[in-house]
Amino acid sequence: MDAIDLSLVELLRGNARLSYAELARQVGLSAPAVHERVGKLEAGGVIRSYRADVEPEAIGLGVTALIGIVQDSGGDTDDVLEAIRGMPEIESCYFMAGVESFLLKARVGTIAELEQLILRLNRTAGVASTRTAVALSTKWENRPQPLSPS
Amino acid sequence: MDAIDLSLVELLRGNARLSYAELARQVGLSAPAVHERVGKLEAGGVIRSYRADVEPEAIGLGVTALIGIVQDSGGDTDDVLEAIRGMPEIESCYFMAGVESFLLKARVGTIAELEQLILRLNRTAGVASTRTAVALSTKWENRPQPLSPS
DNA sequence: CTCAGAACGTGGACGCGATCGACCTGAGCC
DNA sequence: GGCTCAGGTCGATCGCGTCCACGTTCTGAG
Repeated sequence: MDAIDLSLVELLRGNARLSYAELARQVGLSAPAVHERVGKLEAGGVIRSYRADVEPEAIGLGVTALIGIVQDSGGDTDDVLEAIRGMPEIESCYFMAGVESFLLKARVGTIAELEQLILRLNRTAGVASTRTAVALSTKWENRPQPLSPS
Repeated sequence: MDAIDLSLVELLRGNARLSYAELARQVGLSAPAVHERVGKLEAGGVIRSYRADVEPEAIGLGVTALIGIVQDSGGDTDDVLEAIRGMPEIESCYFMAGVESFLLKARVGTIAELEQLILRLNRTAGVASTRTAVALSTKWENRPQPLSPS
């Protein structure tokens, strides 16, 4: 993980569809060399995937909510986690310090669907309570920050 | 926005580096037709960008925190927003219903940097108070959910 | 009904990019 | 020195991206 790898990661965080030839020009190596480096970054787990960032409203996911989960005192964390994992509406899941064990980001089409999701969460074994906050608007999301060498 | 556009969006959400030729095979059109459709999806704002999803620890961003912002009663929301926008550590920003006007997702390298960030936020004009919760681990993030036609 | 035009597709052509193999170079080590 | 290995360049080949000319379908006007 040298400075060139870091540049490649930064370039691909900004635009995942850059060609190897273009990456090569940017970092001053040949295309095969870049191909090899990017392959190693993928194999080593540094680059996990390439995603198109899509306007959620355009695909019928206009409602964003953040949901905190308080666990039952006796509940098993892994069971709760697996139950949550099975709900496709939950786009992100963080395990937190604090009273709320998990913080979830969910996206659904309508408030009615959000209601159903919350009911399902409250019915889940190991979940003592939930706290939901609805996002009125998403100002930005997953903005890549400039990297400092490590 | 027909069923084919939806398939293209779904394919690119799963893997943003698919070639037009491959997309064409998947949806049963020719490569130029796919090229044209994807271009329109980009121009129309449905596809906003293509991003490499990178393991944060690998690039020195091992600390994730979620921060709620309570606004001053007299403060201007836009000013606060612009101040937040200027902080690169804030990867996501949601405008919320509830006491806390904003919910931020921040990533930094160390707890010390998080401390500095929180101090800077509290010092920001228009910010009455902040509430920070540190994520112990990220179970998953930005998982694309299967699309239903709209 | 017929016609014009728009929207959207296909197929061909051509240049560039992806990718493979052969070879080069410098560092580390006996 | 000479071996080995990591990591690069170069050159060749093949497939992809992209432009363009043309065909088809649909729609609305006369």
